[in-house]
Amino acid sequence: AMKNVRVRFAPSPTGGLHLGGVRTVLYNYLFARQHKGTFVLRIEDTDQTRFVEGAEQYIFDCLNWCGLTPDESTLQGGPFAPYRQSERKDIYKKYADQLVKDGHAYYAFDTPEELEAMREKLKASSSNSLQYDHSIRMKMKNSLNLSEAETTQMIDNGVPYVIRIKVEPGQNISFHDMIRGDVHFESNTVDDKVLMKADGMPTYHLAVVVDDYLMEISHAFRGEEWLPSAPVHILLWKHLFGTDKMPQWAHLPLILKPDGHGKLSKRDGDALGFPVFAMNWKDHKTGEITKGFKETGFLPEAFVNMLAVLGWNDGSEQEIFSMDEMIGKFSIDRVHKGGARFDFEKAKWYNHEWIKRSSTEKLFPLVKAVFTVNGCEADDELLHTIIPVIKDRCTLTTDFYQQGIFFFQSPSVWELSAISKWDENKKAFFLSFIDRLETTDWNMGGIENCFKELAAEKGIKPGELQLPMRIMLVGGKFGPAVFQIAYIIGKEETISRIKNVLNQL
RNA sequence: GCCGCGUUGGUCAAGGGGUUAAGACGCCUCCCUUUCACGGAGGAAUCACGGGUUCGAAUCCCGUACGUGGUACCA
Repeated sequence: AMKNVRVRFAPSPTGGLHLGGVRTVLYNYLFARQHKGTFVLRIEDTDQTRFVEGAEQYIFDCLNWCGLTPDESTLQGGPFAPYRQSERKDIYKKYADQLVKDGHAYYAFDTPEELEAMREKLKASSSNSLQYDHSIRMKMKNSLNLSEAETTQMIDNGVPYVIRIKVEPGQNISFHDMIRGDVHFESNTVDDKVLMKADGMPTYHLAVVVDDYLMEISHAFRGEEWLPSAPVHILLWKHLFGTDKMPQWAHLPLILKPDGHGKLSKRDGDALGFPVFAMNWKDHKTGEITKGFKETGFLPEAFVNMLAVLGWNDGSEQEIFSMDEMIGKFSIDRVHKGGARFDFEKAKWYNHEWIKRSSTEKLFPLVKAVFTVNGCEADDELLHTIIPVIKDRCTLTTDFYQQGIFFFQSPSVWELSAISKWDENKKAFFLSFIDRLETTDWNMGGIENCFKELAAEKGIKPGELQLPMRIMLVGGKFGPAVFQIAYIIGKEETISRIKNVLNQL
């Protein structure tokens, strides 16, 4: 039954790829990989008014970064090309005409103004429904009311028209959802959705059904916001291809804003203080850049892990999953029904965990880039040395700079206020310490012994001297063990930094 | 308004008739470390409400409330 699994993600190139979108791709991808199936990426660019230049490439870039590279798409092609809906216009028209011919759809000539007037009228009559449906369609300007001659004449005269599905009232439309079980709708409450727009482009409803059929999609996972229009899709399947060929549906729960009010949307970007896009998104119209998880300092493994677990778990206590583990353990029926609020703190925790688990080799290029962005051309060898030393205290890859910059250059500001109870005695200690350091073997144990022996001689507790030394070397109250820092930056640099601060105290 | 979907600590969640109702994030305390982390040990905090069914309900049923999605020639 699970043979020839084909799943698809069909984004609209209208803006950045947000959390919900990536999670939908992820679940599709995991399912496809698990069943040795195919992951198809199709582009929904039928809305000319909202189409954004560059958005398609951006989607590919995001998916590649996440490790969710599709098997078939506009980029690498595939047996069912084209994968861009704007290039499939003629195909949709054919099926729309078929539906009209079979009496399942009709031409409608109502202008936007007339539609608006209809809704106003319905509102005024305190009707329960404001929809273009069975109860109202015989009062509108469409091929159901007009004679055949009138209809053809209007079309021939170039009067703009749309094709709408004709939903017969009084039926029960139901289907099985892999997450929710059986879902039922009354056809009376389903409206006559537009299938073909006046500009000759299909709407999502027609396109998704036709493409899923033609591309032999076996499982369709999409966001919960599509649930209300599912009956239209079921009807189209019934009329066009028969429901036995219909994909199995799964409507994924929404990702909600942290306060729980509303689904997380693209607009929420910077307003909420955390990214909602996978990668930086530059709005070509306004030039505005919305920050992405990648640029914020997230590892793709952590990003994808965090997303997978927002609405799914394998029933065990495991929280950290590699892509391979997720492929092995994912199951669509363990996906939650309810929406989940996004928690940035938890997202950062995942990233921290992944940084701790990542090898120096893996981290190296990312950390190198962070230093470069901050204007520091870090020495490769030294960078290799310090990554394992500081990675436990980095939550984001961008933290490596602050946590590691002092290895490459002397601090320029010192948190001198942190040095309390400074006196001549302590100053004398450091003066002799730098003298003694000159002849000390340069290893961690040696430096520490020298420090502690001298402290004992001067009668000062070593603990009281460690913080001042840290401030001298690092500039603030952070970083790894002081003696380790001293060892790494070297004898000369250590002495120079101590001298420098001594002069300021 | 109408239709759909949902509801276990602040958040993510396990549990699907009998449990001291797991675990994680966050928060708090302590230990380690005289830095910040990491690590370790503890703590506070939960089954939306009301009715049923049952010996027994977080779990099954019905209502209500609340939330959320849809109600476009957007996807």
